[in-house]
Amino acid sequence: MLKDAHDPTPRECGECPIRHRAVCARCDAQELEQLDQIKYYRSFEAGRTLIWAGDRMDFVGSVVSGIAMLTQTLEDGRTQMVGLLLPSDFVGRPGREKAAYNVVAVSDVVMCCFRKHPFENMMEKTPHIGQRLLEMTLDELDAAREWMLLLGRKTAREKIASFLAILGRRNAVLNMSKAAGQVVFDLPLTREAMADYLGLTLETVSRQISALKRDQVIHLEGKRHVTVPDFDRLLEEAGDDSDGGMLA
Amino acid sequence: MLKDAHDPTPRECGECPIRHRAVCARCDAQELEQLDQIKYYRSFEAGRTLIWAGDRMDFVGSVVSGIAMLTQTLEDGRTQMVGLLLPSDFVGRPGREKAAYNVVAVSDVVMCCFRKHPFENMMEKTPHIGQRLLEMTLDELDAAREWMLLLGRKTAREKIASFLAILGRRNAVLNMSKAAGQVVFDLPLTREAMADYLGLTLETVSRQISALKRDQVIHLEGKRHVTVPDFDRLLEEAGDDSDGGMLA
DNA sequence: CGGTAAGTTGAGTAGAGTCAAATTTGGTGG
DNA sequence: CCACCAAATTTGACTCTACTCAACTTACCG
Repeated sequence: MLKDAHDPTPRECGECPIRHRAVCARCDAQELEQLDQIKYYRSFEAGRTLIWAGDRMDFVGSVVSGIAMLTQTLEDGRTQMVGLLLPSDFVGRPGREKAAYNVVAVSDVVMCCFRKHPFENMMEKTPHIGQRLLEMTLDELDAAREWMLLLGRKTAREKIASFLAILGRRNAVLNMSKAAGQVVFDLPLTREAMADYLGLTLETVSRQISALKRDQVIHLEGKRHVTVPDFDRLLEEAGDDSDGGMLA
Repeated sequence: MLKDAHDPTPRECGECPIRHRAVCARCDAQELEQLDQIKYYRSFEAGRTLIWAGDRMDFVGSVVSGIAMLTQTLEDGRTQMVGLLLPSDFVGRPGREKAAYNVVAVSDVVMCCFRKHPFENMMEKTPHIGQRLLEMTLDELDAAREWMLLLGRKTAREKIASFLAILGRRNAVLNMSKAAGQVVFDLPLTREAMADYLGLTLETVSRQISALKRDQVIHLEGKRHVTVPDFDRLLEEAGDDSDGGMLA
């Protein structure tokens, strides 16, 4: 089982798929060159824990490909996901010694890591990095607050519908289609991971997915492939306050 | 009822009580002078809504004194608090047109407001502001994630204990005593606001406070004044994973 | 001293959790 | 290609925590 994940695919920053969305997005050629000096790639296979809460962190970095989750755990094992990391998302906190959360690879993951101290030094001198990181952190904070509303006040059915709506909306953005009529995507998470995301048990997740299927809000092929025939219907089920997220 | 709250107490930045903790913390004398050009004070009385979600925002700012809360609401009125703003906390998001959350004064509040466009321009040229805002935003994100664990996975009793522990810890920091043996403080929120903070109903909040009182975990004088005879006992009740918050 | 808002307590209910069993699926080795 | 295994998922039966609705108490303000 310990076979190494392969193909770390070190690249030139210029060809990096997350070049324009990651923490380096605002950097100019010269700054990228500096980053290049302190960066290295690491790969992890699905299921592997990249970082344990409390571990010393000697790097920060960006997810280049794959999906990872941030989790927190109570003493008795109850687990709550507190972040879902997609390509270009940032991992770690400059200035912090020890990891605050577990980071677990959901799929195979490639990370672009920066040695922490050089990165911190560079942040001091290179406003572009801090500016972009601020932007990204504010976005994450907004996402976290939306998530808090879900965790604190939504029913199980609404939680599932909301999660599906998030995935559908993201997928629509990637396809540059607007999420309106039919939307199709794959669930990136197991039922258990969805439960940890939503603050439910995996049984409840399963039951509510079945209920949404029974009520024709979604169709399933296999366990993971979802078709939403009417996205507005799904949004109603999600219970959100109309609009669907203002960003401006 | 519409009497204006009084004493906006405009001040010199040099004498400002939040000078060293707010978004201006890293600014030098010359930068403070610039900020002074674009700032003004506003006061709000307890209970007043400072900002409605969706409103156009022409300012950002800092809480100078008092307490405010950020809330989100579902169509049917279910409300979740997503931020509790104490003196020095920042309100608003540079670059955003419309407010994303309701901001409600819990007590009488004084805010130091900066006109948005000049502030944004200044951020471009003055790294100190963005740097400090990044630090503060990362802190808020950590707090939000702790909060997500509470909302998603803790029992009602644990939620109450956790909230009391947060208040007790903050109080200990202010008194520069370490939160260990006996801790005393006042609840800043009504039962209803606590419920919105914790994702509970106000009846459940009341019942669980009564239960903690019955079990001698806390003592109450009046409805608001709390004595925690044994802080470690309270932390056990909060169910947290030992330590109690690493920052480094 | 009354009136109102805040808080407490009680009784009954419902939604999500727990424990357990059945089913499906994807991968493996023959 | 097929049988088999382990993991993921679904479903059922039952329980229990927190919610709802309602009555009552307390504290505060004019």
